[in-house]
Parts: sequence; C-alpha cells; structure tokens
Amino acid sequence: MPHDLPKAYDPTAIEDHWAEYWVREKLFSQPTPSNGDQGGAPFDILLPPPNVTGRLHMGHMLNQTEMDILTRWHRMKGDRALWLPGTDHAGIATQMMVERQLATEGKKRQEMGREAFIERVWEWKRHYGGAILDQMKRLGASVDWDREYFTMDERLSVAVREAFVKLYEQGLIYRGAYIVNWCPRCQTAISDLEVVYDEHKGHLWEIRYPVIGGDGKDTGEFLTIATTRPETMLGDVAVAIHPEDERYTHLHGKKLRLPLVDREIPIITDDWVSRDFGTGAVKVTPAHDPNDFALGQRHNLPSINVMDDTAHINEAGGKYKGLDRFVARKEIVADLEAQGLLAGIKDHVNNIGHCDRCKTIVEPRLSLQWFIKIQPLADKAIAAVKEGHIKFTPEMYAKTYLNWMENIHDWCISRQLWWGHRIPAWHCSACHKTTVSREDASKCSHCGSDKIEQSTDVLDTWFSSGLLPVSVFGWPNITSENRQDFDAFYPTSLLVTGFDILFFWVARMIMMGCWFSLDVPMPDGSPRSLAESVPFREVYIHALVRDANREKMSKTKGNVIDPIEIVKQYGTDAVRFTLASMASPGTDIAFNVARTEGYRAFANKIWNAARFMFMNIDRAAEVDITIDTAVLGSMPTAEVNAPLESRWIVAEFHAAADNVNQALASYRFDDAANAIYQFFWGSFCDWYLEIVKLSLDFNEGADKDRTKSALTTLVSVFEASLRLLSPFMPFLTEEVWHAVYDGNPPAKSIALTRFPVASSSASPSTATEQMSLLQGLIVEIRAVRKEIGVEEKAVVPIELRIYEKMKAVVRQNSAIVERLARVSEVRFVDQISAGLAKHATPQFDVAVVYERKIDVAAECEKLNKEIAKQEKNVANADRQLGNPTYIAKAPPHIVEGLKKQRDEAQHLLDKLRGDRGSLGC
RNA sequence: GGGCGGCUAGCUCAGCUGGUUAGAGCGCCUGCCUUACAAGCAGGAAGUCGGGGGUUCGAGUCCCUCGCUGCCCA
Repeated sequence: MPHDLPKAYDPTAIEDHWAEYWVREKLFSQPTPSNGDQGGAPFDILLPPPNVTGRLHMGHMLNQTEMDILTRWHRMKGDRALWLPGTDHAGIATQMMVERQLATEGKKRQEMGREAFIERVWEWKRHYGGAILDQMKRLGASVDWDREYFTMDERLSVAVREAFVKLYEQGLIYRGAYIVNWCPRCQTAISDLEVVYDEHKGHLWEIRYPVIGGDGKDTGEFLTIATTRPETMLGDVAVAIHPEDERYTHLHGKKLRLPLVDREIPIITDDWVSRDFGTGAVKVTPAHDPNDFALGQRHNLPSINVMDDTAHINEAGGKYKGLDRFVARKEIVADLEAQGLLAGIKDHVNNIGHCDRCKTIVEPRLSLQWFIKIQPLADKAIAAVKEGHIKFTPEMYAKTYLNWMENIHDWCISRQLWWGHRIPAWHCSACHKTTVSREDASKCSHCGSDKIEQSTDVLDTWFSSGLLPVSVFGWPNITSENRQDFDAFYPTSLLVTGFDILFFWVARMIMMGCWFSLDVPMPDGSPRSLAESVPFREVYIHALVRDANREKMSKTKGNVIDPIEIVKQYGTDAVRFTLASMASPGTDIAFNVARTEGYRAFANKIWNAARFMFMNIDRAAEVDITIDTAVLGSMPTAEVNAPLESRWIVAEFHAAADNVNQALASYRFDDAANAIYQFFWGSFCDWYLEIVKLSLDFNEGADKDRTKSALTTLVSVFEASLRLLSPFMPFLTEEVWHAVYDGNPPAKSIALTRFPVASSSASPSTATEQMSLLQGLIVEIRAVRKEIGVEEKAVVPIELRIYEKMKAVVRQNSAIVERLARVSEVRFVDQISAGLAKHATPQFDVAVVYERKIDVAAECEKLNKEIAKQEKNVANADRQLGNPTYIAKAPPHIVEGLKKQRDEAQHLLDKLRGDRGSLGC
C-alpha cells in the first residue's frame, strides 16, 4: 500500500477486501490437533446458531462483536482459538417460509408429499440459508468456516438419533396423551417456552347449569359457573367447587345438565378451586385446559376433545361442528342467552398464550406427544452450576437459571412438522407396540411384524441445538483415533448469548452436555467428572440492543436499525466499537448513531495519525533514515536516557495494555474500549504526536540520531497500538498494519500477531510524573491565554514561579512548553509581576506576559469562587482530620492522602487570597 | 401473585469488595482552517448521585422505606 493515504478514512474502500481475504486465506481455521500437539491453551466458543431463515439484526451484531473481540484477543494471546459457526434448521420457521413460497405458486405441501417437500426445503436452504452467515463474513467474524455446522447435517443428525434412543433406553423418554400447547396455524405441538403470554381485555361469562334431582329431572335450581372460554363447555365433563364452600354444600354429590349438549355431568369437590374467582364454581374440560386435565386425572374423569387440529369444533361439538373456536364462542354465548342460561358477562383481563413463531393464539389440547422426563437431567444441570463448574456473568443470571431449572416441567419434544429430525420410533399395527432404534427399523422388535410405520413427528429444533456442544466435536462417534477434537475443545470455554435464550438453549445445552458427554471418558481413560462434562465453563450474557430512546426495536414500531445499513454508513469498525464501548455487563444498549459518529471520528483519527506517521517515514527515507521493522511486533520500550515523551508514551502504552487485558478478562468490553480510546486519542495523538514533531527534523544539519530514535518510538508505539486495537477494529488496523510493513508483513494478518501485554505492573514512573507536571503547566497557560484574549497564533513569554526541584524538568523540556502552549520564553521568577494575569496551582504559579485590560470585577468574582471552594476543601479536611476516630480507624494511606490534599488546598488558598488582596477586591 | 434489575451532567452510560475534591462519550457555549486529522484543535459551563430514614470516623456505594420504571416467571 502506498503511503499517500486519502485525507479522510473511507471504510467502504477497504472492508470488503479484507473480509474476503480473511475467509479466502482461511486465517481463522483451527484444524484438529494431532496427538501430542501443544498448541496453546484452548479457547473455543460456539456461535449461538442463528435461525437459518434469519437476517442479521443488531442483537446478532452485538453478540458477534463480543465473541469476535474475545476470540481475536485470545488468538493474539497465543491461545488455541476456535470460534465455531453454524445455523440451526429452525423447524417451524423454515417450514413456514417454504410453505409461504409454495402458496405463491398455488401449491400445498400436503399435495406434494413429505419427501418432495423436504427436498424443496433443502433447495430453499441452499438458496437462502446462507444469508446470515454471509453477513457475518462481511462483518469480519473470525470464525473457522471449515467447521461450519448445520443442525440437519448428517453427522449432527446421527447425534440426535443417538441421544433420542439413549434417553429412551434409559427410560427418560415417554410418549403419552397430555395437554400440550398446540398452535392451530402451525398445526403442531410446541413447548412451554415457545408460548409467549400477552394480557388481553376479555370477559368472564357466567353460565347457569341446571341441577338435576334424584329423579333425573331438573330441580329448577342452577349452579352458575364462570369461564373465560365458553366454547370449551362442549367438552365439559364436570363442574368443580371447593369442598368447604358453604354456598354449595347442599349440591355435593349432585349432577348437572350441561346446557346445549344435554350431557349429565357430576359436581365434584376439589381444594384447587378458588372460592374467590368468579362464582366459585368452575367447569372442567380436561381436553382443553391443563388445570382441568389435572383435575380430570385426580377424579378419574373422561376427556372429550371438541376441536380438530385447526381449532375448529369437531363432531363432538354437535351442531357447532366446523365452526372456528371464536365463531363457536359467539354462537354458544348467543344460544345460552336465548335459553336464559347466561347469568352475566364481566370484564376480565386474561393472559393469553400465543405461538412464539406465528403469534396465533395457542390452544391447550390433549394429544399424543413425546416427552423427556427432565428431572434427572435437570439435577445434573443444577449441580453443575451450584458446584461452580459453570460461571455466569453477570452472576445474577445463575439465580434466574436455577430458579427455572428447579421448577422445570417435562419437555414436549415432538413436533407435527415435516422439516426436522424425524423421531426414530416405529409403531406396529399388529401388536401396537413401539420400536425405537438407531437404525431404520423394518420389523417390529416386539412381535416381528413388518407392519410398522415410522412416527410422522419430528423433534423440537432445540433438541438438536442442545446437543451441539457435544455433537460438533464428534459425539457419539468418539473412538481412540478420532477423539482429538473432543479432547481439545470439550468443554468449550465460553458461551456468549442473550438472556432471551437462557432457557431455550443455555439450560438445555447444560442438561444435554452434562448427560451425554459422560459417554466419553477422559483422555487417560478415567471417568469424566461433572466439572469436565459441562458444555462450557463460562456463560457471558449480554443485554438487549434498543433504539436511541431505549425502546425495544420491533418491526411494527418501525424503529429497527439494520446493522448492515449502519455499517455501510459508518464502517464496521465504528459500529463494533460503539457496541463494545456500550457493552457494560447487565445493561441494555441504547444504540445511538451519535455515538457511532464519534467512533467513526476515532477511526478517522487513527487513519490520520497513520498518515502523519507515513509522511514522516517517507521524509525520513529521503535523508536515508529507515526504521528496522524487526524492532516491531513486541512491547515497545524506551531507554532510560530517551527523551521524556518517549519514556512517557511507552509507560502510557503499557498501562493501557494492562487495562485492556484486565478489562477483557472480566468481560468489560466498555472499559477495554475506553482505555484504548483514551490512550490513542488522549495520550498518543493529543500529546505525544504534538511533542514528537519537535524531534522529527529532517533538515540538513539536524541531529539524525535523534530523529531516528524519535521516529522509531513513534512507529513502534503506533504498531503496538494497532495490535491493541485490532480485536475491536479489525479492518482499519489490518489496513494500516500492512502499510507499516510496506508489503512485507511478518504475518498474513495483524490478527495472527501477538497481543500487547504489559511487562510488569507499571508503577507510576518518573516520566509519568514529569509529564503530568508539564501537561498541567501547558493547560494552565492555555487557559490564561484564553481568559485574557491572547490570539491563538500569538507567541508570548510566561512567568513561572515553581519549586526549585521542578525547575529542571521545565527547563529541560521548555521546547515542549513553548510549542504546545505557544510560549516564546519561560521566565523563572520568585514572584509573578504585578498586573499579569495568572493561575495558581499547588505546584506553581504561572502568568502570561501580555498587554490586556483586566476585567477586575470578573477576575474578583472568579477568585472569590475559587477561594470559597478551597476554603470548603480545607474546612472539610480539617473537620475530618480533627476527628480522633477517623485518625484511629481510617487506613493510614487514606489519612496521609487527605493531609496532603489539605496542605495543597491551604497553600493554594493562601496564594489566591494574596491575589485577591493585590487586585483590591 | 412470585422473582430480578434500573433511577448518577441536557442525552446515553461508567463508578469493583464503603475511603482522598463523582467520571466518559455525545450535545451545549467560546475561540481557532496552528499543513496528520474541521469526522479536527484549544478553552469552558453543567450533577443537593430518585425522595426520606438508618448503620459508619466516612455512603453514589451497605440496610430499611417510599416513589417511578423495566424485565422474567406463574
């Protein structure tokens, strides 16, 4: 790359190129380690599989930015870094997508048949399924593309089947008729987690059920029940009251005539009934309500299913047959009213469950499904977290996790879909038993009949996703020859994800990982402990990305920010940096483009600093000064006799590197990003580059050694800074880094170099102390200049009253003061001349020698304000220091610090009072 | 109904196990096109840390209480 860079950084000009380069060169592939390979400590993470139908949203980008920063950081630290990408097959969503596509062609899957339909889904997947991963590629995610997985891949399907059969053999999978959440649109059962509840204003209908006397005739009395779902009364099999409800004691043992249906149903008593709700009498419909189902079980009641799988009334509903459930509700209410059986309608707010995918109102429905008896798996998953084998960040999520896990319900894993892993169970029409098998069965294992048919159901997508941590590394086919991946990478190091899939995925991975990895003994043959069976050792949970007004992004609100659009406008690096700098654990991110603009400016700043550097390298080359790139690539150092600014910037860099490493170790992406930002802009650009200009003298007769030394420090600190920044801004740093080496880089990518690590905990060096004195001085001079209206360009003398021991520092570095504060001469004085505008600090007094009209009133006001502040400081300090318990109990360094601070304040106060006196305020 | 968060500058947020005079970015005000950068430079204003009470030598930080607000589970 030539050194004549454009004046403004244009990310679009370089990003596509590097994104393609990284993929093409397979820079981030992590091959299976060979036996005995000591390839560094493992750091491996699984990408939470995005839905194959998905498009990248801001949540993904946050998630991926965090993972990428961590992976790049570990990789550069020399760890065996592996970030494994993939997608899941998203049973319901994908099937919906393809069905919608078919509908536009006037086709239906039922007409095509199962096989043809599945082939069609694969075709769809081949066409569109890679979209989200392509977006990841564009954003530069440093994943191993050679290991990309898809949950329907053959090898992962083998794992799914093994897991199912194994659980079945262990008695942990059963099939039975239970109430499940049924989506009438998707026409499948869904799990509890796939139901989202929403409050709706509804009604509570009160219906009078006639009481039947001993003679089988109506007594003329009614029992009034209350219900939110009158249409289900068609399936009523009883009415329940509380046993101690005195209003109804006389009805114990009596029967009722179910209106509209004319069925005799018993009155039962049960503690579960709430006397306060409605009328205290509830209808019991076991086939359409989970609570009623439990009641029915307790009281040995039959179940009458009155709806078909599209939630239309079936033949059990008599004249209402064929009506949609909500149409039926209207008609039934109308009919009841006509018969004088409607006692009242009350407003009622109820929570209604909707299908997570399609938002259709879920119908609790009695149906035959497969379940996992989850408790044994949950027990292990609870222990894994309680015993500290898995650490959550932020910690509070461990509580949420445990709370859910300790109240877990059996997991309904069958789905009435075509797209997914078909359940390996065959039903025999001869003996009516079920054969569950790893291999496709052709005969019933019970009676030998060949009249068997495979279950038409498929498994919940999360069943396969939950297995990923074991299945991507080869389980269940782990043999002594091919277990290197598993040994090297299981347990994975970390999972980074959003709280919204804590239960969906995190919890299930823990259950399945802890359960199935036990099949794989440790490399030395010893049994696997719980600590080694977890799917990941740490979980980092990030928050939600909201819009700038803290509103949740949603399509209906129209406030969705498309990451790709923002990236096009501001550059990937700026967007990544925005997300990182706001990613404080546990806090939602209010994504504000103003912030991104700021980080685009930061990228531009670095770009221009690079231009400055290259400009000087080129000028140096003209006078035969070249930088040996061999000195680059490690931690910058400075000789003890190097100029102050060199020693200082090196010390600052070490401190910044230390901060970044510590911050990343604790997932403080915000602290890490800010540390780099402050260093690069605040220290490196604002101070160091301005100072180093003094030494970059290419004129004839200049001190060449000095120039070369300055330039060497400049380039080495810059190059190291690029490495420090690289995980956060991979594109920009890659571009500039390659330019530093001018076509001869020591590696294919900056991502493959070493991350800066501070050599020792850098104690405040003399360079740091001396620099801060100079910085303080320069800032005060600039402030005085402003106050008295010295033109920006004017170069003026100053008077400086300063402690003897500090004089040398100023004297030796007077050129710095002169350049940065536009000073023509530093005059050391014992007393500032009368009439000069000055600033007093505990260390020095400084005045600018300049003709000006003093605004005495304004000056006095300022002084008074400052004096009041310092008086308060002194008084506060004195009060504390005069407190014997404080002296006795506070740690010595705190007391010492306060004393020093008090003395400084007092000193300053004296000076300020003197100034006020001489001004005559 | 149960549980968990949040409330700090105009805005968005830091502030770890209590410890010296509470920070950042953006925004705002003022002055500068000082040849790396106007996506810039320099200077500046701005907070009784949601209210009240308590513990402590010391509270933004710990406890209680009230208010507002968000999320999860049922």
